[in-house]
Amino acid sequence: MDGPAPNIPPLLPRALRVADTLRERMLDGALADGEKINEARLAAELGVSRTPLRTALHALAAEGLLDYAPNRGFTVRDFSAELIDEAFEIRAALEGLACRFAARHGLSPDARRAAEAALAEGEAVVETNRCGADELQRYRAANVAFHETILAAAGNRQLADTLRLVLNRPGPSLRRIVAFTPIDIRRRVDDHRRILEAITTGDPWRAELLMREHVSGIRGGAAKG
Amino acid sequence: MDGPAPNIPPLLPRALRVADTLRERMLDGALADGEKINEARLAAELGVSRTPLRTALHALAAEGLLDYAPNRGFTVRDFSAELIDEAFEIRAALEGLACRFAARHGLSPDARRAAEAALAEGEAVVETNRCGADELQRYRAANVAFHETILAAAGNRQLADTLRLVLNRPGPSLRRIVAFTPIDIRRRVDDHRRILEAITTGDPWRAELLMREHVSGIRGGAAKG
DNA sequence: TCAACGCGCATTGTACACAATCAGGCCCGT
DNA sequence: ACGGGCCTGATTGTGTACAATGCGCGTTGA
Repeated sequence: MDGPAPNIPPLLPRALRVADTLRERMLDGALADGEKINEARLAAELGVSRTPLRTALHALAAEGLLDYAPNRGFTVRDFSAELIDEAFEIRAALEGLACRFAARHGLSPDARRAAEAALAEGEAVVETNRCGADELQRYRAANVAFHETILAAAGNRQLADTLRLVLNRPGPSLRRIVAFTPIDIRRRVDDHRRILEAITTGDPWRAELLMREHVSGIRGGAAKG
Repeated sequence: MDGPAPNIPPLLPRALRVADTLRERMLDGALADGEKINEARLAAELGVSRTPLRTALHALAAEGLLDYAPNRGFTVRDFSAELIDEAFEIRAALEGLACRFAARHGLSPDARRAAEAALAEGEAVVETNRCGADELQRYRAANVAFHETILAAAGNRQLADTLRLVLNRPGPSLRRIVAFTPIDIRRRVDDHRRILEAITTGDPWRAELLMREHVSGIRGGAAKG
């Protein structure tokens, strides 16, 4: 019953909502890797016709989340463990670049305030020396805020778009936290502080290097040598 | 079974052909920056209905070539000079990464042969010491072959996809040659040689660094003083 | 038995018609 | 005269019907 009584005036096109829904499902793993997509069935399940669904599917394929074979339909792309490692390296390279740009341009007062706030929140979590669901949730929010702030400060929309595509992949998604112990979180927050320092002191290459190490370390530190 | 029969027997879906056509037009500059797209008119011009056209448009928007505003249609994205510089830095970072992967995995015999062939062709062009349309054309082909070979050798489809998105942008497209003098070409080919050497000797980080410098130099060296 | 051909069903691709939404101009009230 | 609301033409979004393609299975002939 979403039609007759719309409480949201601008009512986004169905195609966009469908695309978001499908992205969610892929991140949650509700769509199995390699699964073939039946347009008619999925459309019925989502309560829309095939038209907006196909629009969303083609868009997701262009983003790299689905595989598309002409006249043969879409399949959910496979993101196995080693692919995820590689995705983290891509993310590391791009975020490092963003960091360098941010350091080059310098942070606006607002951006600086936002970054410091995110950092402070992270350090507050570290202070608790605990690592329950609540702390993870807080750290996650702070982490997202920190990275988003730097990305925005880079002032490069192409880079932002490219990075967002990578972040939307199941593997390196910001929503997944790989940290589990207080020590992990402490180290991450420490990284953040040094990164912010490199940016504010105007050291682009050091900022890039630190960010690359930071992101690589999220996944790669424990997994391989 | 049938001899040299093409492996593309049936007509590709119109949506794909339309997407390719539009990409071409954007690279050729036939679609002005910021131009608003009228679906009905463009569909008529291309001789297809609005359905496959819209599919293509949404895909291109997901690739970052078009801007899309809900209920307000598509506009050709603006790629001005400074944006192109930034795009080259993104390309440099990604190709550097590809180079590192290629060096880490090592080159297959086929890949190595392809890379050497591309390099030799480039050096042959340098030997002519001329820089006419014909030489540029040959160098361009060799350049594309070299970069594609390394990208393939990286063995990372996500990286390949991401990079291809960047390469499809008007600025850093491989089809544009920024080199104009024989000296430029000589230096580029020299870069290629050192890059290939770093890869074959298994020096991933040096390979990455060289490739980054190489790609950055393509734009930075010629355009700016 | 087995391979190749051909038919039929399931699924994808396209066109068109209609509903929803937006932009611009007109009218009206103040 | 000016600002705000409504109406209208134009454009975008969606549903549905139909055409085109691919896949699987049964048949047929050696």
